[in-house]
Order: sequence, then structure tokens, then C-alpha cells
Amino acid sequence: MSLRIYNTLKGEKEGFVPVNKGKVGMYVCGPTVYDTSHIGHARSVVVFDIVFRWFKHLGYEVLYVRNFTDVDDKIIRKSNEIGEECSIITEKYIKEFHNEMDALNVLRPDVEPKATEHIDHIIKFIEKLIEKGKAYYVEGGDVYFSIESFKEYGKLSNRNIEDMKAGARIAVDKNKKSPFDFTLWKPAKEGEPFWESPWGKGRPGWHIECSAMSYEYLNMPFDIHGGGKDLIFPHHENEIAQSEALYDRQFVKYWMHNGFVDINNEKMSKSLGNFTMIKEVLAKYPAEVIRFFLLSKHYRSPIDYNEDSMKEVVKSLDRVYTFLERAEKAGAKKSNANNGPLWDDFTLAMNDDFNSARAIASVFDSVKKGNTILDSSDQGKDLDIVYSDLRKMGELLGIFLLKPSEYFEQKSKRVIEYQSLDPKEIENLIAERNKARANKDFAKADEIRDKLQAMNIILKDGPEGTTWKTE
RNA sequence: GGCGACUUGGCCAAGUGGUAAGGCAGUGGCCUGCAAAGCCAUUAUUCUCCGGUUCAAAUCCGGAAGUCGCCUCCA
Repeated sequence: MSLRIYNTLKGEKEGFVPVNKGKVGMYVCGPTVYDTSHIGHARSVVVFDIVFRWFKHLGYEVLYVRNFTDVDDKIIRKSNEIGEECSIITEKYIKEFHNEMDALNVLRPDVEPKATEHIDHIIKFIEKLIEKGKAYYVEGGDVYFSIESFKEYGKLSNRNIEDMKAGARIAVDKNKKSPFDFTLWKPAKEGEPFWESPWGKGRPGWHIECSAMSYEYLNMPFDIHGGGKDLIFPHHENEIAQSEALYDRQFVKYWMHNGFVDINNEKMSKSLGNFTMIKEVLAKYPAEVIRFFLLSKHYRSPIDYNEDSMKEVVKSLDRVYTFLERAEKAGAKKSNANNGPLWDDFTLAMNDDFNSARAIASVFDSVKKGNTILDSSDQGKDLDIVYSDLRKMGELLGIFLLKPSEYFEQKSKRVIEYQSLDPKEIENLIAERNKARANKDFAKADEIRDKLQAMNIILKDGPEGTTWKTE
């Protein structure tokens, strides 16, 4: 059983063969840091976090690079709007991004390069492109990449220049040799941040930073390049053009693109005003719930964010933790010795283009099997195997890693705080109910239970007394 | 206009040509004062529709309908 990956470049799944034996180089396009991150950013980051974890699990030595675009028109626009230096803005959002990704239990990449810290590399890259006749300088300070100089342009997104001309929506720029030539370097206007260059004071275009920085850290070709589906064109197409035109060899072996997050079946967009930010979702749901949700559908398909789905995920996660709690109370121990058949299913799913949705079925199968074992009289080693498998799945998915008690405590705390409840009052009500039960006054007991349920408190009567959980 | 994706039970969702995973909800049973949790059983002769290839198709090919995305520095 070996890893297969859907490669956008080929339009099909391929067996994974690393460029260098035993090693994986991966580069994922990170955010432009000018605003708060939304749930769509979270998906991309969480998806590639799983990819990163899985490669490491398979024993590869992984070098994971994810950039920050910290020089850009949007940043400059924001800077002008709020009268704050660009660097203040970018630092603020980098910090926010890190905090949110840490909350989502995303592993930090090995390198997080910033465009502004690689201007020298970028300038050298552009100079070499000009020398090779692949790019040209025009009066005024712009440098463009020449599409006509790269015959394979369009191979990633399956388009050709002639077709694009037919339906062109690009404004014609007299300076450009072809309307599809794109900017490598643009001159700074008054008051804009700039760097000195052979073409005067200016800043890099968007696409060039990824070509320059990936080359710096991963060389060429490297294994995995990822990002959202929207980046296929023009961003990644342009990266290929720049890098392959310059070095005359393959840039990236496997291109991976994640699908979008819709909100109530609508695209997230500024005009609809339905941008759902990570911090909003984190305020509503435990971080694990968000991760679980994002992994519950295959990464290439669109996923719809809505309250019903989130509530379902909350219930599913409760189920897993309920089992873990039960298993631990019964003395289940994690051992690395044996893997069960469900672990094999999980592995098959993950090896099949990181099919986390299918892998999650193994999680529930494990829970079911574990519960069955716990219900039977002889448990023996079987419980440990199922428990260990499940724990290992959790490590690779980055979910249900808490102690069950911690998970339920945090959850209760959230519900109690949200409703401004007093835990003492809850305990008092439970005591009162138990008194009524002892007196066989079940009408009163049920009344109290209903009252608590209205506060989202669910009671469970067991041999050791009554415990409660939040809905 | 160009390129591409999707359409599976009440809802969400896997599905690699060999006879429909998993979750949520529902129903019956065990347990319980009754519940809840957990367990067991059960819920698609069928995968948008129409053709074709094949011993065999949700899976491949052709066509139709519907939904959606990219082509606007939006993950």
C-alpha cells in the first residue's frame, strides 16, 4: 500500500515517488497578511497540515515551507486607509494567524519565509529572467514576464493563450507585449514602500516571491506545491512559467489544490458579506470541532459551513471522547506494539490521496468495536489495540488528543459561560432531584431534569451517582 | 465565450468495474423508576436522466438536465 496523490498537473491520481529518496519538499502558499483570516484559510492550512503529518508518519524527512506575502497592493491600500505602517499591519496579522493556527493545532512549517526578507533573491531571479530573454523592462519601471517566451504556458490550468484572448477580460496595457504578460517588478508611487533595484525603486509582483523563495529553500524540482483551487490560475501557472523558463527543468512534481468553503451553500464573498472568520468560529465551537469538520469531507471537494453540520460534528466528537473516557476508566493503555485491522483501513484511506473523510470512518469503526469489547466480559489485549489505533489516528488527524475529562470540562465551561450559569446551582438541582428520586417523587425529578435540559445540561444516572454533560 | 468540478438513503458523506463505508436523525430490543449514554438489530434491488461498452458499471464512453467554481493578486 503506497501513497497516491491527485496531481492537478496531470488531472489524475499518481503514485508518489519523491524527487530525493526518503525526503519530501513541500511548499504551500500562505496568506497575504492584511486582514483577519477566514474559515477558508483554515481549510487550506489544516488540509496541508494533515499532508505534512502523514508524510512524516510515512517516515519521510520533510521540509515544509509556507510563505507570508507581506508586500502587496492590498496591504498598501490598508496602510493608507488606517494610517499605519505596512510592517505594523503585517506583523499584527502574522501574529493573529499564528495564534489561530496554534489554536487549531496546526504544526508550524519548518520555514515561514516572508517576501520582504527575500527581496535580494527576487531581484536576482528577475535579472536572470531578463538576461535569458524571458522578461523585459518597460519605460516607467515595470518588469514583465513574457508569456510568449514560455511555450508550455497554460499546462497546469489547461488553457491556451488563443482561447484566453477570445474571452479576455483583461484590460489592454500598451506597455505589455502580450496582454497576459504579468508583473515581476513594479515601480513605487510616492509614499509606497520600496526597495532599490536595477529598475529603480519598487516592489516585487505577487507571483515571483513563490518562485524565488521555493527555489531558495527547496531547489528544483521539489515534491509538493499546494494551495487553494483559486490559485491554479493565474498564480501557480505563472510560478511554473517563471521557474521553468529560467531553469529549463521541472519546477514541481505534484500540484495539490484544496476546494473552497461555502457558507450556507453560498460562496464566501465580500459582496454577500458572509466572510466567516476563524476567530468567530473559534468563539462558537471548540477548535477540534472545526478541525474535525474541515476533515470530514475530501479536501478537493467544496465543503459547506453551516450550523447544522457543526452541531453534527459536535455530537460525533462527543461520541469519540465518550468512548475514550470509558476505555480509559476500564484501564485501556496505549501501546505501539500491535496495529489492528482498523488501523490498516485508516492507512489505506490516507494513502489514497489523503482521504480524511474515509479515514474518519475507521475512527467510528474503532469506537464501535471498542464499545463492543467493553460490553463483553473478556477484554484482554483487544481493547488496548483498538484504543491505541484510535489514539494514533487522532495524532495524525490532529484531533481528540485531549484527556476526555479535559475535553468535557472545557466544553462544559464554554456552555456554562455562554449561558452565564452557576455550576453550584446545577449541583444543587441535581442533589434536589436525587432526593426526589429517593422519595420516588419522579414527577418532580423529571421536572428538574427538564429544567436542566433547557439549560443544555444532560444528566446521566449511573451506579456511582449522577453525572452531567453539556449538549 | 474558454477551462474544470459536481449530482449517492430524511440530512451530511465515502466509494479504486465485481454487486452501496461512515456520521446525524428515525424505528425495535437490552439497560433505566422513566430517561440519557452505550450495545444489538433495522432503514438505498439502488447511485439526476437517456443511450453504449462489458459476463459484470454508482464507477468506463457518448448525450441531456441541473448545481457550482476559475478565467477579477479571492484559500
